[in-house]
Amino acid sequence: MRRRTDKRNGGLSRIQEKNRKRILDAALREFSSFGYSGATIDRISHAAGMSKSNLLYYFPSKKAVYAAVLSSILDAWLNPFRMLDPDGDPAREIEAYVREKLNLSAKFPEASRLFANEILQGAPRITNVLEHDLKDLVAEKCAVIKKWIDAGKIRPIEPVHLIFTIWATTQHYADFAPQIRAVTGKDLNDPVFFAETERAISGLILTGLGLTVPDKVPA
Amino acid sequence: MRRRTDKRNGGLSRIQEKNRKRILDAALREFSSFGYSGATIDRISHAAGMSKSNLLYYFPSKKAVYAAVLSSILDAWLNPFRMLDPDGDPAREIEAYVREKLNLSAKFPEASRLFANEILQGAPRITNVLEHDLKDLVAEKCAVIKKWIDAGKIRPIEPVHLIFTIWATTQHYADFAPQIRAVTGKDLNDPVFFAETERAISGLILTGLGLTVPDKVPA
DNA sequence: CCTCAATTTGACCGTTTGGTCAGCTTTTTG
DNA sequence: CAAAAAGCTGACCAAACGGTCAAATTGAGG
Repeated sequence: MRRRTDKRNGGLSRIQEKNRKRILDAALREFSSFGYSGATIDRISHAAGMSKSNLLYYFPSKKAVYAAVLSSILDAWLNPFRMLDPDGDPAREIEAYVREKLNLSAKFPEASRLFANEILQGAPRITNVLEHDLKDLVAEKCAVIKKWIDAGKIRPIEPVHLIFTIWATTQHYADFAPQIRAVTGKDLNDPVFFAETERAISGLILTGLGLTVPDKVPA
Repeated sequence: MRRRTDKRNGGLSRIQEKNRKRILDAALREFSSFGYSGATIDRISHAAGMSKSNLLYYFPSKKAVYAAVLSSILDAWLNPFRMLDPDGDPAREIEAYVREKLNLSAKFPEASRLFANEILQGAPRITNVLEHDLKDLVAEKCAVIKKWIDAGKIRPIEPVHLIFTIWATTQHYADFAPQIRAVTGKDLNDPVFFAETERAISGLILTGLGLTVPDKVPA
């Protein structure tokens, strides 16, 4: 027989695993909609289909729930950036990165908004991550971009600003979706609008770097 | 003698004028730091140098304070966009707009964060403004950009995405300042970093539009 | 100085919210 | 099946917060 606290599954029983996941799902929606202060563990618990007391059986406090949600999305958020390949073709690499980042904005807008909210409030809970993991990662990728510049493959630009520009533009379509909807009547869920957006951003950035947009399917 | 409630000054006495301003200043800092839900009228009143009761003598509710702050910054926020001149040189117009927008991010980051916060929460209080005033304004400026494209002055791009890109990149440096500080150790208050940022963004966008960066002082 | 309106405050109230606890129910296990 | 552990809940508590009110203080005009 499998024990409840079997070390497989990270020491969690099936019930624990299921309920923690439901809580984190509901908490992500709640925190991203109302911010940390505006969110209530009562609403989160009911959205997760349980009582407030039961939620506090799984997490010791509201802060703990928030921290768990935040850390659960941080990795996914940075992963596509890690995949930027130094040996790849700059145009293809950057285009792929923009598309992947825009894809995240379309599919996980709540995560994007939660992240934005955290930074807007001064990023009190993830300063360590930003100042170490992220800083190192950015430094590494800046070196890649600098290599491309030195090799004459792209126009000169301060690499860190290129990175910020890609982050800013792609995340903007998730974080400012209400404004974009008010102005255009559309959002990234619309496939046509998504394609149009991706073309515009990639086109502007690639052209701005002196590159041409690569064909979809290389010969 | 001047009456206290003289119609000059918008029907406000000197004391009222002074205190309302102090409240709005404090409220902007508070709301931009903690969001609407996280802010407390008690902290706002003390930051403004008065009791909570007295703040509520000037504004009937927390909502009213927030609405007043929001409307006080909306105009200033959109003004530089209005100044985009259809008859000007595209390169100069766009460069000037980017610089002005970046300037706002540097000088009034709290306003930028408050605005971002409002939209993140779904923009419940300014949907009307966005769907009418902003939408019309964007449509007007899109026409300008389209004219430039049709005249062959800039490369083709869906105008609305060019606008979004400029907003996203410039506001990013205010809204995500903690992240940028964590990675670079600098922010827009540093004149060197400001100039570097402006050069990078303008350069990327102008080049992306097939333009060259204009000289500072035209002959 | 006196009067009256404007201004200011501390005490107070009802609600919301994060969190605790004793005990009930379900599941696991010997 | 029986006992123990895990899972779950409603009742409850204390703190924080938005807002009210009566009373005190201040300032302007005669």
